[in-house]
Amino acid sequence: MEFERPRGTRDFLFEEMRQRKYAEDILRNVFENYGFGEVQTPLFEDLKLFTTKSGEEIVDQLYNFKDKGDRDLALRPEITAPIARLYLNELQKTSKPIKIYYYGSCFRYERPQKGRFRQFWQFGCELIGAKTPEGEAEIIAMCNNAIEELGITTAEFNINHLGIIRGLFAHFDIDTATQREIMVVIDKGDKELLKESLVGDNPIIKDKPELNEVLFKLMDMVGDSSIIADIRELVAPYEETQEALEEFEELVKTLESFQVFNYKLNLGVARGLDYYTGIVFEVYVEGLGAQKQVCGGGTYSLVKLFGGEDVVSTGFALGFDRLMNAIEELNGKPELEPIVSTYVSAISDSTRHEAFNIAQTLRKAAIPTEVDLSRKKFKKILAYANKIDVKYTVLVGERDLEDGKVTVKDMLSREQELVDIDNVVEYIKDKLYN
RNA sequence: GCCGGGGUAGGGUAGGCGGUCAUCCUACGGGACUGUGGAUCCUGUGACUCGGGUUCAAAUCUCGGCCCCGGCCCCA
Repeated sequence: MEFERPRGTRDFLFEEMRQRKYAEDILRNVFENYGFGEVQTPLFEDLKLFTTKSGEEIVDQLYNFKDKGDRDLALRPEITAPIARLYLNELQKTSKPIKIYYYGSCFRYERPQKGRFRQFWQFGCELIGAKTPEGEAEIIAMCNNAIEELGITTAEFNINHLGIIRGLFAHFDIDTATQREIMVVIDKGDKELLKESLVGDNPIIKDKPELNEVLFKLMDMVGDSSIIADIRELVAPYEETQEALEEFEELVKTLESFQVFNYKLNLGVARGLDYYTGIVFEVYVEGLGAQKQVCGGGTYSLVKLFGGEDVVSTGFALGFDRLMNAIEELNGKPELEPIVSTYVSAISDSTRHEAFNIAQTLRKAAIPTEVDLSRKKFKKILAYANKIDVKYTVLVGERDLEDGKVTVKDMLSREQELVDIDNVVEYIKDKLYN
């Protein structure tokens, strides 16, 4: 074999493509059901768009290149930044809130493993200009709804409000570098490491044992809405946390009104980056190996970061490939009905053109039809029809044609009938739909 | 970037202490077979991931690359 696929990429064949398309349709329906409209942005953007959002370090994790005009470009590693750019370019004066969704592939230069590829697909949305708990609740509700519709029953929603921890940092006057360092540790979700970093022998923050103590207790808070009371008790002395806490509580209340019950509050969800301002959430599905996170989202001020006015948006991105993994893991590969139901073939050379005619007539009547294109000998016709799993085979032969008839064979019952050539469509339609 | 396991016809595989024409299934082509054997039988095409090394001799041992699978790191 001369050429191989580039590393970390995949070819999707007929069956898999149909399954992906099926899932894609479900997601589109859900998103549109909530009033979101689809947009599409370019596969590549200015490199700067992504480095501004995520820092210079990401350059070695993405596909970037110079074009012939010496522009620094990059294949998009995610679609949130392009959406913010699109908003700035086209939608600033549109009435809020704006509801956008997208589906497309992204590219990252990373080591492939289960659920991680160099070209992968994201399905996501942005709700721009509705910074209310109900905006956030609707986003989470839609996400939950979408995952349910796909038949994934084991998804686990983890929600946090970063305002609480940010409030603590503000109260204790912690600089951004240190904040970031702490957030990274929290994000890892490693209890031992966290303990070591906060209350161990050599903590990241040295002179604030009170803060360390509070942080450590806070990170342990995972559970249903009842933990709000515990959080309140813990952070009551720190005024800077109160507004966020109220928002968080309001979100929880609103979630229930949006009929979402399937979630955990988890103060350990960090999603490191600075531009997240409010709630953040992640969705996990166990059994997907190391890459079990199928969705990440939150509320952020990305537009401001790109130089626009401060418009808050809430959004999430579903890892489409991981969702497909989850579906297969849970339900196996779904059996898909063959699309083509009818096979038309001439038995003799002289009737070939009549066979084409019949095939076209069937197709125009919306009966998916295949017609013999390889001049198969008779004995191969039925073998082929059987293999492509059609329900009916129309045999066009000289003898029958003399009486204006063709033979229609029911492949399942193996019975066959002579049918007037003008009645073939009706005959098959009748059998297919009745 | 790091660690482990892999790579044999289109797909799935056997062989693996070096040594006959590299096994079997399936798929594909042809035939037995001119309108009813969707079967069966016969037959054909088709592969040792690439490169170096050891050796009289390498699919087999060895080193390196590439790719796949899983994990670490990272995860916007």
